[in-house]
Amino acid sequence: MIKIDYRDPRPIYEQVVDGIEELALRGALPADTQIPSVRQLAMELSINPNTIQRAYGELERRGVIYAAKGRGNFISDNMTVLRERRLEEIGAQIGALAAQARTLGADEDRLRGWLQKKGVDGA
Amino acid sequence: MIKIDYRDPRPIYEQVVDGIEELALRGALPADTQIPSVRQLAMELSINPNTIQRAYGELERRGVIYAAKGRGNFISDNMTVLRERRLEEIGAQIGALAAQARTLGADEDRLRGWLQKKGVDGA
Amino acid sequence: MIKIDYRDPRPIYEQVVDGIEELALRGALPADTQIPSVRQLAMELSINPNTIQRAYGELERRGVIYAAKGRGNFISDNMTVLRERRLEEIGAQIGALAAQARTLGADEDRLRGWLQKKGVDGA
Amino acid sequence: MIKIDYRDPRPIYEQVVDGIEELALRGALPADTQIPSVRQLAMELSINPNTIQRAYGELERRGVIYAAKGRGNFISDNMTVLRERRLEEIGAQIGALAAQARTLGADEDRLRGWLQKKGVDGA
DNA sequence: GTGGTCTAGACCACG
DNA sequence: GTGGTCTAGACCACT
Repeated sequence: MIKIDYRDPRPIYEQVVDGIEELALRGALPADTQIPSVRQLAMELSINPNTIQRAYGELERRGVIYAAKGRGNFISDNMTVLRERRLEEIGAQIGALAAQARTLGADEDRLRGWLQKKGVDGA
Repeated sequence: MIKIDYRDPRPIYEQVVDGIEELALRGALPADTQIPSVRQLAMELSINPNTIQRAYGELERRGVIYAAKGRGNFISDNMTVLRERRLEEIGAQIGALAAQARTLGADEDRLRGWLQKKGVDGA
Repeated sequence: MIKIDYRDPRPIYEQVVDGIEELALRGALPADTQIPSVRQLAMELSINPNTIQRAYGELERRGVIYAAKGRGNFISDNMTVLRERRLEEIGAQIGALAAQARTLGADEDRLRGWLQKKGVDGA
Repeated sequence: MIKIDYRDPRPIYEQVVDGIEELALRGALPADTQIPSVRQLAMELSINPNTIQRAYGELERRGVIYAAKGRGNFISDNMTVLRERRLEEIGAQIGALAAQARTLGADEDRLRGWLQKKGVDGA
């Protein structure tokens, strides 16, 4: 389902959160899809169940998944809203970076060029 | 000189580093300008001198300033190189964010629009 | 694991950095090997944990180790690159010393002889 | 006579010591040559006289110069011995570096090649 | 338990 | 006065 990288400086629970959120945001996991149970995912990833528990808690808080007691965890059905929210967030970040670049002397052409550039890693 | 925001999740020493680096990168502090002494800046910001010391150490490692025992800390004269390096970095980040936005369905017009948007905070 | 020499003019944290870096460079500590925790090594060497923390921070910055909160510190897997970089550095130092020796009148035979000599301490 | 570089991490008095010692070692300043007075050199270099005083003290301790009270400071006449001592020192350093390089896998050819290489800075 | 940040206070070397 | 190192002890986040 997802991969965790122990060299990644991000805490493990955050890698889990980001991984599942991304799958949900880009539609790879449709609404009401059941995701692995805490124990099962913990086994798969060889991780402490507490860590998965924490990740699922955060995902629920964000509205990405919902928990049905005794039945499991499922992808939320309002991903469209969350996706739009995420896009706004990305937009704000790009805007801030662009402003900073201008301060350092980058011109508009260079900025536009970056939109096509494939970055090394995410921000 | 700079401000510390205690609600900012970044550690204090990092806020100091970023603050001074930005001033140097955009030329507000010319080469060989002396910056406040460790103790003085610690007083101004009501921060422990060790924290400032750590920030200055990091700035020296990055080549933003150079230190001379008994004399003080000064802005480096290779800010042009560092500025270009920073721009490359920003470019990569924008590229990554743009790619992610496309995955979520944003079209080119929207991406270009973000370049003008003023973001809430940096990334 | 390593030893501290209080008569060594180098600061303690630097001795720790050099000691561990050397072990990693010559392959005595393979990639992904876990190294002693900050507190544990501090106990072993009878040194303040903050000093070890600083050394580990420097090692991480150099790419010799990577740290994961709550799990520990581990040897990086790019030691091959770092080893080559270190060799280049040694080469430059030897070149500079050789040039200086020539200025003082040493001939080529003498220089070549030094390559076999076992020095008292490092440079 | 000599130059001091404020960006150099070495303390100023050490730059003065090294500078004069080098001139004496390679014969640029013959035996019994008078060197500038403390005050005069301090003026020339725009440096605190105390700093020059300290440098001269160190040079005298090393046997590079001798002070004649009321008459000034002069280059020692045993530079031949000091030069030989310095060469031994360089030899030991090269030997140590070579040994370290071998540990990291450098072969003899590479080591010999470094003797010709011009290093970026001194060691 | 782990690493990471911060404070407080001391001591040293340099100018 | 300056920067730099070290100790002691506290608190936080992560597993």
